[in-house]
Amino acid sequence: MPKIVDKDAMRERILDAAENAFHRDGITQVRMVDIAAELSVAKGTIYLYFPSRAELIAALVTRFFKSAENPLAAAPPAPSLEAFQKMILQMVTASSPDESTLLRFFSIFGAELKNPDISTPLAAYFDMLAEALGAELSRLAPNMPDPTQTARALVSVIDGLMLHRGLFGHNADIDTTKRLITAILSSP
Amino acid sequence: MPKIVDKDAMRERILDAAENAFHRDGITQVRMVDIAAELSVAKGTIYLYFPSRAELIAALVTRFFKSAENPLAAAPPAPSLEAFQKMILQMVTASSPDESTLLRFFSIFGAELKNPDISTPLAAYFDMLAEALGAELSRLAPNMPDPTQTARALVSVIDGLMLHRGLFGHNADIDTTKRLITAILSSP
DNA sequence: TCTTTTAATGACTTGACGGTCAGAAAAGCA
DNA sequence: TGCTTTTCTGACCGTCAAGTCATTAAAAGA
Repeated sequence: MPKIVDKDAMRERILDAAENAFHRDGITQVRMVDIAAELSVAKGTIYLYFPSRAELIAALVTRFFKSAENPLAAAPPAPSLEAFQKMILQMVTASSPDESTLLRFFSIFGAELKNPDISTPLAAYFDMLAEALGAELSRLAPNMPDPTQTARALVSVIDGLMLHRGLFGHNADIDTTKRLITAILSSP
Repeated sequence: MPKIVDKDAMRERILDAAENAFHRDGITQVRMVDIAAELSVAKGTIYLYFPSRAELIAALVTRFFKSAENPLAAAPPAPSLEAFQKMILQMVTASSPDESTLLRFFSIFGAELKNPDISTPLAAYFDMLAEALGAELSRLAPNMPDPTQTARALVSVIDGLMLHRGLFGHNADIDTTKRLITAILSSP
């Protein structure tokens, strides 16, 4: 007899709305009413699903890193160093800045980077990426001096390229980026 | 006969206090009273020097980029590509994370990256850096395919390395970083 | 259709913070 | 020491957004 809604789905919809609004207008500019409006519901509804703004934001952080699984795992292992280079290049240039999870994350949580709740999972995410890259590197370029270190540095480099691409709309043309990545990934 | 204070010096002291507080506690956490307390003055005093919180922040942004002049201009022009590589390496690894102007900037204004008041001068700063790097590159490595593009990409790369170094205390060891930079800066 | 239970609403409350300003204090000259 | 001008102070005000809750709406079985 009662009205029933899918609570989990509604939570997700609220998180989606919040994420969009934060990304579009900046986390400090977005009020609870704005998130509600984004969903065409009343403010009170938000509070049926999240006890406070802070907890909503915490849930958003959690979700970010749950979804941010290893993008390398999805793709089939690269058959050669050349193919691997190409894949990295894709990673940097393929996604339009607005789709970039990382940029989205920065634009929302940039100011909270000193907050361990934010920086710890972020650091873990980059380490995970580096580990996966390092394993591929060892396999594909056995002569590479220090694959673990190289992979971690490569992650920093990729992040820098993506960030600038996203933030400043700067598109180092594909050729240049390719040349850079090739240079880095070629055994000395 | 009147009490006289150095207005400009006081403005600087207020900006210093604000910058420290923002850096330490996060810009959203810091209230006007907190900035005043940092200086052991009353809140009203701040308003004798800045008409509003927004203008204080704007002044801080301006100051950031006034002080962040071209770090390349300071150093004498590199006599060789090798020397240039060494200088870039210094740039990435020398300053301790906490002294890094750029990291300080990010930790304060990270969330405001979508705000043109913030992103415009930041983009201009990176472009200025890229231009300077590009000029040096053209001079030192005439064979380099597209020095302008390469320089801009190099700036992204350097920023990525510095950011990760600062944010995650990750120190790609000097050798690895050196190898990366050498690889990028060697004509193909 | 009526009834019951859950879900949604939005006017209202509360507290916090930016900004003001009348009065107090400080400085320095006569 | 008094006098004048500048500077500082902090209680107060207004606004605005988070969070509450009495009331209304929606769903669906009897």
